[in-house]
Amino acid sequence: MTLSRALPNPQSSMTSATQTAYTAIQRMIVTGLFPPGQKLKIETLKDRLQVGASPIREALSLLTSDQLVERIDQRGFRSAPVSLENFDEILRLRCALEDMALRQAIARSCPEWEEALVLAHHRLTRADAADDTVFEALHKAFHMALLDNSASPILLRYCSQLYDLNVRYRYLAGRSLNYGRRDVGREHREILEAAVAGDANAASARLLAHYQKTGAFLRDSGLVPVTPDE
Amino acid sequence: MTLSRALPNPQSSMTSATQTAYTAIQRMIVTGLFPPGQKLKIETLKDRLQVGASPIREALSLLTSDQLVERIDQRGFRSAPVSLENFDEILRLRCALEDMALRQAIARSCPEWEEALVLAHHRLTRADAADDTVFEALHKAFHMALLDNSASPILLRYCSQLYDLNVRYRYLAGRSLNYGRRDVGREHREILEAAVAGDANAASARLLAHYQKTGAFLRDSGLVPVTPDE
DNA sequence: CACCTAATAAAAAACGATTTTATTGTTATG
DNA sequence: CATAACAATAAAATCGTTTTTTATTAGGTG
Repeated sequence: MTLSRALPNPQSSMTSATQTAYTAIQRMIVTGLFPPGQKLKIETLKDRLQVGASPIREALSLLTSDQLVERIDQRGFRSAPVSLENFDEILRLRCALEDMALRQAIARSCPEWEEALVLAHHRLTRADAADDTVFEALHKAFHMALLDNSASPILLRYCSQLYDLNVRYRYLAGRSLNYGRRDVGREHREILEAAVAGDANAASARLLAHYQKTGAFLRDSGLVPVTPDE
Repeated sequence: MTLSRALPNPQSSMTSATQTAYTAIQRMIVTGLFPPGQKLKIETLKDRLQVGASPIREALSLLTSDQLVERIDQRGFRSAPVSLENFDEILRLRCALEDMALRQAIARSCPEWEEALVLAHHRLTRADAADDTVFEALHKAFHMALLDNSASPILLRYCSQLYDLNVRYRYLAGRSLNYGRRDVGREHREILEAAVAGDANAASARLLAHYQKTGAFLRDSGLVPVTPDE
């Protein structure tokens, strides 16, 4: 047990500064703390996150690939713009790709996967809806668990990216409307049941309906509000 | 006309070092110069490409998102591994996504697109098959032109990524077999004709057959040969 | 003789400083 | 008075160096 260095870096052990920056900035953009089009100055982020310029830059590069950040030639980075077209494309792609992944997952169904699925769903139902951060994490965990068995890493990566892009629109539309009239819990349960039962058509239909319902919700209630330049 | 600075940096004006590094490394991996699993040392690349460590690092981060580079925790970067499963997934996804994009493109068909398509095809037929670099560029240009009209930037990005991943396997299998028995030129022409005619079913069927034929070719002739550790 | 441990070497990651590029505000000029 | 050139400022991009981590090798011990 080496007892060298007392407390050199702020972020806990075994986490790179790049990882820290990536996670932090990703969250700030997804949750709308950095609104669309917002200039992301290196120095500001540097001070805010207490890391050097290199990790910030690297994190921003990665987020560019995730479509959450836009890089402009020699003019730095900014939070990616939003638009109705973009929202629609994300919804369309998500439906197509998750349909694919879910069917593959069900086709390869096995006890381990079913158990993981049930577990993820249980945790979601137990989640405290008030605690935003953990609820969102568990919600994503459940949806990704549905697809995990597809054995298609690239496809899963795309689904994960699109999921996050969609969550961003949810935040932009305001946190309120999600927990309104709809019985989202029931929708999740019915998707789970179809998936575990091995009924690919039903599971896929329910999943897509789930997404499209949310999509319609967002479209109605003032999407793409203010788009400040700075 | 400012006549300050004689010749400070190697890369021509108006091109960032990051861009230079990204393009160079991407080519080296796709063409197989860096075999799968190859360690990509920052310092080596730094010396080779004549740029600092930061741009290299940034380029490698971007290539990680493109699935061409693998980042290992605190152990640096390496050229992404290859496998039969990976190859099959790329082929499957490519077929699904390009089918989608092509149908969208044809549904939105317009004279400008048709003209751009004919042009891209013409250039491909005129290309010197001996000059690898330009031929590959024109080949990709034609295939992307087919999809360009889909008005789905995210989908196009995915298709472009998957295209490059597939080209990598072509190079790994050896440049020889591509120009063997098959009449690839005819296949391209027939895809073009169906697309311009607005026949989505025929165009898609021909495009997918084109890809699957290439896929079978590669699968047969010794895919995934040596995978050196360094 | 094999295995564990400590010292050394190598590489990755991060930082701070420097250079280059864009932007803004000001002044001169048509 | 408007426009264009210039200067000053701010930020991005890049570089060289330092720090931290991992890999390697030599030495000691059961």
